[in-house]
Amino acid sequence: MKPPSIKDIAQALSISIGTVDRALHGRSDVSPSTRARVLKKAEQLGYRPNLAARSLKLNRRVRIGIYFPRDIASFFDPLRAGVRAAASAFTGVNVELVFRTFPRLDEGDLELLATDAGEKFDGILVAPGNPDHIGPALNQIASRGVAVVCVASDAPRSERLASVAAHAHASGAIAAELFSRTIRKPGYLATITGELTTLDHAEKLRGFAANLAVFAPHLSLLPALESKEQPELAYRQATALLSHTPHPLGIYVSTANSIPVLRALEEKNLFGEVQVIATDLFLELVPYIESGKILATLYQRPFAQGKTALELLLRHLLNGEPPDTITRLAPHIILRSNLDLFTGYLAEVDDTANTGA
Amino acid sequence: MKPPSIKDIAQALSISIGTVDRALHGRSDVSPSTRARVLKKAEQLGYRPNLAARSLKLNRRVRIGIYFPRDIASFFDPLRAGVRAAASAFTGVNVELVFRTFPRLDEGDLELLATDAGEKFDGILVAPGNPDHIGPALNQIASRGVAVVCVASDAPRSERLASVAAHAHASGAIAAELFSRTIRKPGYLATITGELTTLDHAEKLRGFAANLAVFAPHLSLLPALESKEQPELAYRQATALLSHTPHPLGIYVSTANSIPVLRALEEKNLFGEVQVIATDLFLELVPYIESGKILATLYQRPFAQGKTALELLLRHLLNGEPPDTITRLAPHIILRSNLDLFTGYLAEVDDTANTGA
DNA sequence: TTGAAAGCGGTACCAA
DNA sequence: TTGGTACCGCTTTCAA
Repeated sequence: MKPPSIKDIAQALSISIGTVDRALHGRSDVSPSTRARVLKKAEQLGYRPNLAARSLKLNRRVRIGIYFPRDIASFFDPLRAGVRAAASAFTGVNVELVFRTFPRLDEGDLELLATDAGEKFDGILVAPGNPDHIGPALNQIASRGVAVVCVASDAPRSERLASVAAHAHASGAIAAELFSRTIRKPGYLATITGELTTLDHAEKLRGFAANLAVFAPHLSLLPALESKEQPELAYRQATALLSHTPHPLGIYVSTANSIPVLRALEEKNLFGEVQVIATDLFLELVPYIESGKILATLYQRPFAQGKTALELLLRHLLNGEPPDTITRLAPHIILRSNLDLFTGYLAEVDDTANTGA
Repeated sequence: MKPPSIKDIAQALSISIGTVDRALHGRSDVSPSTRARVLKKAEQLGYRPNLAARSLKLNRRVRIGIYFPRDIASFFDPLRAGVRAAASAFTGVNVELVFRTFPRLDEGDLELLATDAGEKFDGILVAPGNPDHIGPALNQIASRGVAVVCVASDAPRSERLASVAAHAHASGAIAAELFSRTIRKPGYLATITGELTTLDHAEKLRGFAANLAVFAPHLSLLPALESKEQPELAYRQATALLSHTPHPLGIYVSTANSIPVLRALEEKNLFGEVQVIATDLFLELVPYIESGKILATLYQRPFAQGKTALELLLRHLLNGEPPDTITRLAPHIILRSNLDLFTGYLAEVDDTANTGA
């Protein structure tokens, strides 16, 4: 049967559809009695508003600014693709996406945000580096009435509306558990991260250290190396690290910057001797997983992050839904045996269905 | 700016919107020349049809029958929830869901489908057991013009439009890889499944055996035990299995029917001696993972399966999009360290954002 | 406080 | 082959 419309309600009560609309939305200037009658009848008929009609009439348009870094394109490109996918899935809404790019996390971001102060965005997505640096800027933007959503990492004490990221603590914990089950002899492990001022990076390390202490007391942990996402620096650090005797039994690379580390291992001929857990997935990493040279990579599902973040922002902006403040996606553990399920999407875009939801 | 509408195209060419509509849709009775002019102008203006207006006008309604078993509710209930979620996300479409329940996989399904032969569904979702049994029934339904989508398992040589399931072969392969990295001493492994006539179950076993042979030549494999999803049978089989000396070094339970097996292990006091990999996640399983008594469970993401399946079916029915014939979701590997990310959803519903997409 | 009516963009029907 | 127009359900403005 045809679902009931406001017309049906109006007819049943012999009033006009205008009055029904006002009553349903609790607008001013409706007598309490008719209001009650309308609400009751709507309930009784099982009235559900027709969203197509509503959005056709309202014809909302929304402008969103997206601030992501250029570096680590293997992560941020699929993140952008996820944002686009979410935008096009929103039927009946005119979503304008303005992509802005700064050089790298915690570098050039403030300047770019300042440049764009004149833009009138309804909301922005931003990948924050150091929360202490970017927090005040986000607060200022938020105070202008712009909805701010953090993606990929977080700036917890800022006025951001919400944040979407992979569960960093769990990523670290998983790495620790995998090492603890794989490495039997006593020794030490190393970690290479981006910058510990980035919340996501610090959180991974905390998860790693905490779980290592509990599950693998035979493995000790070196202080984390900060590669600042720079390949050359990571390479030098890894080379220095591997020159020690005895060498570490495992290395956890907690950002996508793993290739230089693997190159260092190759040169020192230490594959097999040193277990590696990497982060994220991109073409150059595939052969290392296929050949068993690395134990696993922890996939942060950038596409899903971008899609989730924009969906949440649009639902807030358009429907007034209060968003979950903190959304943390479960990272996928990619091993040799399930690698194939994820490689198809390196060229493509959508990990929501086939690898994700 | 306001996006261009058919009116803008009509105005620019000094023709009527009716003609524009016909030209855009390649309907009959439009002169090739005007057709070309319209298409060119649409392209030039960047015309995108307003979906809200379209669905308001068309006001489509769609009836979907959903045939799932009652047994293994921990799996099929979230599957149903995912279906409902997908339905309510489709704005501007009146989707009627008719849930039908048969006793268990490959039991009572044919009778139920026959009973419903009079129902006029636009499409159905069905969890197939034995493809040889259900295939002809699905073919018959499909021949009546009903779109048939298989969920959770598949009936590959039937006339189903598409199939959505967890990647069974990868599940088995992952289990094999985890065992191969965890169990060092030589011995044998056992597997308990539902029925090998169910494609999903057989496929898991194939993935398991194939990868075990390659990565763990020190581990041999017993013939699979078929518990037919019956707890008592699984318990008896596990008890018998564990009475042998030497006992198996690991057991892969490839369906949700793992609790009886764990009970048998408990009684034989073999936790720690025998590694276990389970399938799916439900409340009773949580303490076993928390305490480290089982190595991992392979989560088939039922919610995401249901959501994906209905989305795909509706897109086909409403937009005529040719669906991916085969969709295989990547199973989540749940360990002690990432268990928390999934338990929140045992009570709730949506694993798309926080655990999935 | 309420009623009446215009109009959002697209589709489909009838008339020309 | 084309033009003109009613209508889908809702929101909003203007009048009463």
